[in-house]
Amino acid sequence: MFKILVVEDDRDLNRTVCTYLNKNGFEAVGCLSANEAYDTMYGDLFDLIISDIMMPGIDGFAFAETVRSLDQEIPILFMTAKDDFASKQRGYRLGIDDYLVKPVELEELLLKIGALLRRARINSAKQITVGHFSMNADERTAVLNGEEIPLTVREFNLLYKLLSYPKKTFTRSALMEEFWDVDSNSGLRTVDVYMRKLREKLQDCEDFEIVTVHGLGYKAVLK
Amino acid sequence: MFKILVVEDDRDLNRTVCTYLNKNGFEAVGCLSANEAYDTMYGDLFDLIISDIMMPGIDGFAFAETVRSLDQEIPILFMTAKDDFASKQRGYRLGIDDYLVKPVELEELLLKIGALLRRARINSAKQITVGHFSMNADERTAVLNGEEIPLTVREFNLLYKLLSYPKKTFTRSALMEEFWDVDSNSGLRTVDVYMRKLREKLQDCEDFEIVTVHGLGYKAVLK
DNA sequence: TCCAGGAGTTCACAGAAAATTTACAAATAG
DNA sequence: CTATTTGTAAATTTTCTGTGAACTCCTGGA
Repeated sequence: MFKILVVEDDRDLNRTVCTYLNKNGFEAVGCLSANEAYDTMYGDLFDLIISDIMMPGIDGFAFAETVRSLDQEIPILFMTAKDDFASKQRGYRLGIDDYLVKPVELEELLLKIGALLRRARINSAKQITVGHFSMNADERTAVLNGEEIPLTVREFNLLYKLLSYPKKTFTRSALMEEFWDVDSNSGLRTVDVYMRKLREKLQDCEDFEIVTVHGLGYKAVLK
Repeated sequence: MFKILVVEDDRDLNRTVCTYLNKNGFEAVGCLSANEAYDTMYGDLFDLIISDIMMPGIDGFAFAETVRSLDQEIPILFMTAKDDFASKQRGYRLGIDDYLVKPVELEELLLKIGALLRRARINSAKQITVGHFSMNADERTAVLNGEEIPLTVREFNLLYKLLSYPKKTFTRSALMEEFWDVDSNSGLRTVDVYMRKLREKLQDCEDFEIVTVHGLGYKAVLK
């Protein structure tokens, strides 16, 4: 489920957009100001940001600039009444991804969100299939040669991540950061132990393997 | 220099767009039909595609679908007179990235191109290719003539650095500073040993070589 | 509440891989 | 020709990984 942050000081519009997005399979959170958005983002990770420009306090430009400086990747979409070229140019220069002029057609907003999420390469696939092996993120199941392989939560997360980006090398610390609590000071050996468990459970899999990248970490390689 | 393919059957508009893009730092190539575009793409690599929808012969939808099936990454931008929601939806479903309704403001087109190229570049694998040799920083792999060459972390880092700035000479101390711990008191011979190892592993490479700059250091030189 | 069992983590150490040093030969500049 | 720099193989040291086992933590059921 993708999380979308909606920053818009007009309460009605904010609610309208959020409701519409929620009805269409997203998890939308509304904020009425940039400051509120900062707080919200602090406690939660979002996949996309929709922001107004003209808002009391910090405006959309400053907000986008700050967000971009912290995160190069997250798609930012301006939704504003300002239809002048200078504003558009300023927005795009700050690194926004799209610019919608109010009144916004919600259906079109949905299309643009879809395109941006796809382009941002956020993994939307709930199902990963590699030869005779497949994983389903909703059901949290892994099936090899028609037989289900029981995986614990951590095992599932790790394998799912590796297979989402086959060939890409992940460092231990990157994996730890993603799947372990920040303050959990688990030793770096922990990841190794999980890789070992996965390899053991996947020893009959002939479609891919978990490869050690000496000095760095691990990657999944399709055979 | 980014290459942009413009597929538009209206000769005047095609020329206008291409000329404008060329004036603004791009290398634009115009095609009057999808078939012509296929031929053009066959012989050249493009960074972005701008396409009309209504064209004689193969239309923009079919064209986009074919392109997407061959290349998941290249940004595709529709530039069309069709302003109905169904067409937009169909386009986005095929995997296009943006949809501009004619008449198109060229300045705005430029902004959108910039945003799409930036986004595509963020996601593009950090890859270096020199003739029949290539390195991929995400995968940490080096491939020569279709065969993977195993490189250790240090070897990879050094070679990647040299090839990132071909012809530029790197002193031993500069390389040491970048890839070794500050407090690592490795002898100066160390770099030499790595260069030798790289040369050995790359002895079949006919596209570049590691050259000693006597009294200074090393550099990669394309043949 | 206590217990059982699974999940998660830590640890130690052998074996593997990589990094570094060393010593000397070869090449180069002046 | 000499002083300096570089190439190279081999020896040595360091670091990293695989692995089994022990330990801790959590959760659900009796």
